[in-house]
Amino acid sequence: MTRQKAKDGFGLAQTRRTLPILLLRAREAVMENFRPLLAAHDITEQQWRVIRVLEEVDQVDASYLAEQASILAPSLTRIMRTLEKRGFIQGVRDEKDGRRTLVHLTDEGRAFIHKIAPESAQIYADIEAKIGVDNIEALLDQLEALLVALDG
Amino acid sequence: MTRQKAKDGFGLAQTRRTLPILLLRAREAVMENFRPLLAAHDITEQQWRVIRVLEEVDQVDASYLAEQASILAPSLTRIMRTLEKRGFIQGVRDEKDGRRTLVHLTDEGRAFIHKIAPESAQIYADIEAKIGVDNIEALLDQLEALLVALDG
DNA sequence: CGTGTTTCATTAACATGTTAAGCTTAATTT
DNA sequence: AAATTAAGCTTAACATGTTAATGAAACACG
Repeated sequence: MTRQKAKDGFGLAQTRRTLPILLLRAREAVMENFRPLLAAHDITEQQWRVIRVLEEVDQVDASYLAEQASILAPSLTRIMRTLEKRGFIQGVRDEKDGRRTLVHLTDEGRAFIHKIAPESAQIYADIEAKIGVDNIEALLDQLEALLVALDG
Repeated sequence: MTRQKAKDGFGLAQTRRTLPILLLRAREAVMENFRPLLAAHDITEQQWRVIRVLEEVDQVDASYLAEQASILAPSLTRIMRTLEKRGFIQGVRDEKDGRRTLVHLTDEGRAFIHKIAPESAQIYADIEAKIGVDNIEALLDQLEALLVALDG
């Protein structure tokens, strides 16, 4: 049986129980756990995503990297500049296609990830313990289903 | 039976199937549907959240407003300035507690919401149709459960 | 071959996210 | 009541989100 949806007088759902708000809050609640770790290593959430993606794929062009890290191109341009200054990544012009920039992790960048990974994994494990691994898996499945339903 | 989690060689889950990334992408996929409407009326997603909350609660202090709209205080300060210039909201100093700012919607602000609400509700209905109302309700329940598990 | 079009990346401009510091007013303490 | 601490909000500084415009390289094709 479907639960009655709360609505106001003119068709809008109550703000507090909508997909945009709850997805935002859920993400915020999750990220809160990672912030101390990221701050301690002077790296932002987005920068961390970028180098993690690079660790998984070796060498990729900026567009693919942006897509995988869910970061818009203009933001990635700035983030790459920061990470390059710090010596974690390197971008080189693609010889075969002069429009593209190929990006890869430096040894220093890789070492940085490996240094932080255990703590990050532990934080994720703590979250899994609080929520329940099965619940998280179910949630991830539903989120993926939502993406398919909306993008397809 | 629990599905095997994909992991890399040093403990981190694959970036593409983690709560932070999937919550972000799901939210992005949902909001994409609202962007044309919001852009057509020269209002940002956050500004829209603020005035919607105000429509539901009448007069509130800024802290409560920020909490309900999931917006940090510094951002709300700027957003309120913008919305006040546009004549949609009004902030007045609380007589009983000089630290607080009480905020309320103006008639113009209320008219603005009512003008846009039908289209917004229609977009949400389209999303519900694509995903399935029951699926959305289940997802919202899980998101709320996650919030309880992590905040409590 | 050259022109128009598309693609990839950057820049620009403005809004918001995020943390820390500052300022004003309330509440607490003594 | 004076001093101290806490609460509410604003400002500052920097990073990212977001859209539009720009520049350069590859493509399409007459």
